[in-house]
Amino acid sequence: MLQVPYIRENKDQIVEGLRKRSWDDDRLSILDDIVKKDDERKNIQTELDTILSQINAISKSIGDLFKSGNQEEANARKSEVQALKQKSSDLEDQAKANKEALQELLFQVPNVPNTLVPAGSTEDDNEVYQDLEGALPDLGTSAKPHWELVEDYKLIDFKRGVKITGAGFPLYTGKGAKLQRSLVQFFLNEAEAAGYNEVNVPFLVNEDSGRGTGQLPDKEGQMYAVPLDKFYLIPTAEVPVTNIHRNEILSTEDLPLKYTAFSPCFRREAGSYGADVKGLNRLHQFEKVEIVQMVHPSQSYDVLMTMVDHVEGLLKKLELPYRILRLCGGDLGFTSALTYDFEVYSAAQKRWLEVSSVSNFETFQSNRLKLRFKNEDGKKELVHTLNGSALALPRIMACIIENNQTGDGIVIPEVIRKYTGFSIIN
RNA sequence: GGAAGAGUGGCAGAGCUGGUUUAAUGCACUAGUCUUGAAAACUAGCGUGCGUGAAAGCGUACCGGGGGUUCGAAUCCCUCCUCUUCCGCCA
Repeated sequence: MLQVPYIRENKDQIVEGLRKRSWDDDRLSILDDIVKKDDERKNIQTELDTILSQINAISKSIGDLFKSGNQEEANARKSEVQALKQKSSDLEDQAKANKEALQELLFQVPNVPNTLVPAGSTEDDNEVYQDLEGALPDLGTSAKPHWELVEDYKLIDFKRGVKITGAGFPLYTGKGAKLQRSLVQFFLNEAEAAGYNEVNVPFLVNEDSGRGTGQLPDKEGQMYAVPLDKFYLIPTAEVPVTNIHRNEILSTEDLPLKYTAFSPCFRREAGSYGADVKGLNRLHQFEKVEIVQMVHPSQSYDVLMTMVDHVEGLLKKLELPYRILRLCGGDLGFTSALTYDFEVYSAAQKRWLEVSSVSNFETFQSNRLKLRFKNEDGKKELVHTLNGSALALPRIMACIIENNQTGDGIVIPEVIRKYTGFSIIN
């Protein structure tokens, strides 16, 4: 959520940024509506405060009058207050309505894309920030997609997953389960080595947390809900982790805060269909190791690149063919100012699969979270939040299984053999 | 799930028979005085949001969250949340 003073002072810059998200003049007019609503809010506030001040003063004098035994005068003033009371409660109603209206407007405005974000409306307009080194791997015509391989080697039992829950809830078995757990272990250890503090978070969150990171109020349809208790199943560990310090004021020495968390992720994925959802490509439940940072605003873009480097290091160690994209305005998430996506090439499916998304949210989340720090001048300032997948498991699993298939079986990447205890699946 | 008790500023802790509370006091913290330096002592400062103002400041709201009673609520009432103790159930 953008801050209103920021909108007032940087309108041109915001307009320029939102145009990259294909906002036309009509939509952009919401910025003026916001300023107008905020002016209204200020006026109401001033008026209300004045009346409350009068009520307070008179009420106090009534107390004094009662003490000195001047009942008549006291009662006269009571009716005086009652009149003011009517006014103040009207104003309070107005203030409430105004606040809700303003909030609703603000919830509609996405983050302002960074200057580096290319204009564009679809994923085809994303910029290849760093292309694959070398040629695309070619496995020849006998290569099988992972959904066949996992069946051949009994790594995943999709059918029984369907029986237990439904489509998109795979049952990992045997070496499939172990390979996934090994990758998780590897990712967590790598994150720890990079200075991230491991946390183990609740997998259900309340509404306040959902709002804090921007899933609510608009995207409740993408989350599984537990209405009886008003909880949501997390779509990513980003939600609980970024909410750790909600409503807190940190000191400069606390920054940067670096967290890593493993969690299952639950997504309804309403509206998905086709080849996208085959096998492990798109699931309702999957596992992921997430990295999150809360940093001084002056550092956030440097930090973003260190996070990109970290993810890149993981893919290199796993020896997977990858490329890095810089998302265009149209593909950029609602809350992000700049996002780098990592894609791994599936040689059997002959397509790129997104395995990580690393983003800087600047103050967009921290403003909702009320996550601030006291800066060098002792003033309170919003921190910048960033996060990235490091990494999401299913597509990594899919690529390892597909790209490493040989006549003898599936070869386990060197770096995770110490976790799996086996070097080939056959 | 049942019963009882409790939630006050960074911490501790008063106030809780409604009206000098503008939330006492102590500790911690910050600055200053003193000191070669430190400690001690003394002095001052020390929450958050919003409005207003160039600023100092002034106003307003906040004593777990929300709502209510009243001229006036930390204080009374309702409701939700959390914690503690006991009972029940349970990995």
